[in-house]
Amino acid sequence: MRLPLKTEYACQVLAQLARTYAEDRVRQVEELAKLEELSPNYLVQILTKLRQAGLVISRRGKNGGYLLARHPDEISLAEIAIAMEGGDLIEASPGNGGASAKAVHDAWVRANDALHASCEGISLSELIPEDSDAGDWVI
Amino acid sequence: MRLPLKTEYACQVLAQLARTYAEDRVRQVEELAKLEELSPNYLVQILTKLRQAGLVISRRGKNGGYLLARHPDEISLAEIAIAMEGGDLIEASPGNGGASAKAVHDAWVRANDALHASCEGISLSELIPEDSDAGDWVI
DNA sequence: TTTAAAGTTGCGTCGCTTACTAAGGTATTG
DNA sequence: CAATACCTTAGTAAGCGACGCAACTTTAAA
Repeated sequence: MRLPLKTEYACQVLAQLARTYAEDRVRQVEELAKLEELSPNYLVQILTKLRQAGLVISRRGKNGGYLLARHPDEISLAEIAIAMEGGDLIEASPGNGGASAKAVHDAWVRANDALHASCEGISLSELIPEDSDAGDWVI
Repeated sequence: MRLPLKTEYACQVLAQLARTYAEDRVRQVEELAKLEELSPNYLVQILTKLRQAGLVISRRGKNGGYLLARHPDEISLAEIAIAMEGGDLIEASPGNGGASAKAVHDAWVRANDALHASCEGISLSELIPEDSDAGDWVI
């Protein structure tokens, strides 16, 4: 199964916002789109969903923009994916009435639960690069 | 993300074959399709993939049909899904070149690995109902 | 108070994938 | 050789994903 691009994009833009979480300033769509190489028009729709889910805060009007709603440690991959896609991480069909349909569905629900637990353990702060001053250099 | 129907169907038909694994007989597409309420023509394509992946064995010609290639304990959800979809369970895009693209990709690869481990722990034998003689009945 | 910068919303749409149908080919058995 | 059942491939209709666009609203600054 393929991970939707919009979910990946959401992770990218949130990771970008996480980089400046310490400084308390808003970032504009144009800047975010350029840094993450995304279409600004599409990014707007993604940010809207993230706002509705309470993951980012927006300020309108001149000098407006977006900022993270919580500390990056408190935002997980699971939460991001569910914010973008709704429902479950792995969405299996209700079942078609076949003899083994229910058992199969139950099995995938278990798989979903396991994935959910794992994704709750991966936070946004793991997606931001090391402090750039401590960059890698060899003598 | 949605689990493809063909993967669910594959699980169903394999579960059906698992029920008669002890007896050493082939099952025909028509019968399997009826029991699992699937389109016979579509089921054929699914069974072909499962055969190419080495999960089932087919016998052609008159009195032909399908049977499981291995013991149900030895076939996992992970193997089934990969047989049907190829590659990984969670397929994330290579990355678009954005500043956080690589970090995001790596995170989802970790999620995929975790899911893979979980799905290897769910075997076909867990999808077949209890022996029908020991059915649930109350006095 | 005016103006322009920025987010908000909804519609449109192009292209690809999925789920499925159909038809002709091939192997096996009696 | 004829009947049966699997094998293969081509085709298709509907749905969805990934955008683009345009009109509207809000707000800071001049």
